[in-house]
Amino acid sequence: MEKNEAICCDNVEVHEELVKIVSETMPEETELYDLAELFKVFGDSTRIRILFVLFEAEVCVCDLAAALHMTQSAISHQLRILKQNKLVKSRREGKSVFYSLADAHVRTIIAQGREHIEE
Amino acid sequence: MEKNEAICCDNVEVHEELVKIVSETMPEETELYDLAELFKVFGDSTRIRILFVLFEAEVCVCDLAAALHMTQSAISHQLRILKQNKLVKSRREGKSVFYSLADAHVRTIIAQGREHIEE
DNA sequence: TATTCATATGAACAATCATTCATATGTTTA
DNA sequence: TAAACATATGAATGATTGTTCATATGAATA
Repeated sequence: MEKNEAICCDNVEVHEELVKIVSETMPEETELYDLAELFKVFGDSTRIRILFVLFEAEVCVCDLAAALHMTQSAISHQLRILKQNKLVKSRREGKSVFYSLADAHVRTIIAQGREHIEE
Repeated sequence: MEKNEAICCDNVEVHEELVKIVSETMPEETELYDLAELFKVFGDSTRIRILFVLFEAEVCVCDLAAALHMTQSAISHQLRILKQNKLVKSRREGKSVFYSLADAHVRTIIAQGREHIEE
């Protein structure tokens, strides 16, 4: 064993207590990963703007693109990510595809985020 | 004007209605950016794990590193990001620096996220 | 005051990601 | 069925980001 092997913070007692608590309360690795994935989806202003539009109405792709002044392709790529993560759902009507919010948690999460940044 | 200039979705009436609603309800550009920035912070499993530890106790950097099996440097970099975004606060005690949650919204946001991924 | 411990930080690198461009798929209509 | 429209998607690219490594700062102690 090396001389400088980590003992870290000296207080072995507190340390082991902590490790025990953490191992008991920390969610599974896959849940942590899924959680981070979910918040990553909220972590882009284009997707946030799409969600704000969908707070107001069910909207087709090209109207989303027009309302946000972005290309159809860019919007479509982001809608795919939102849908994969079950934040929005879609419905085809003729040539158009209409998107809407899939989940009430979306509003809550964004509302809490807004509260936070307003201190 | 080009032949194929976008009229998009044909229904000019609905389109203008939408643009009006969006311009009225969409937050400022800077708020959208700040919101995305905030959620970006939650969008990394290392930072999520740090927050879960801090749900249980006030912890110094090296115990965090030990509990999460990561280097002190990696943890310290992530703590800086968490602190910049006011999700954690810190307190120096001798050589150690103790971190704790800064804000009640953190728990709410993560709780909502967990509810969402559990469908 | 020199050493040791705890933490912070800059640079570098690999990985991830949002947008663009070109094109494909699916639907309606002439 | 051919053309036009709405949407989806693969590849490429520039930008962002998490970790590592080396080192700096700050505090206690011998």
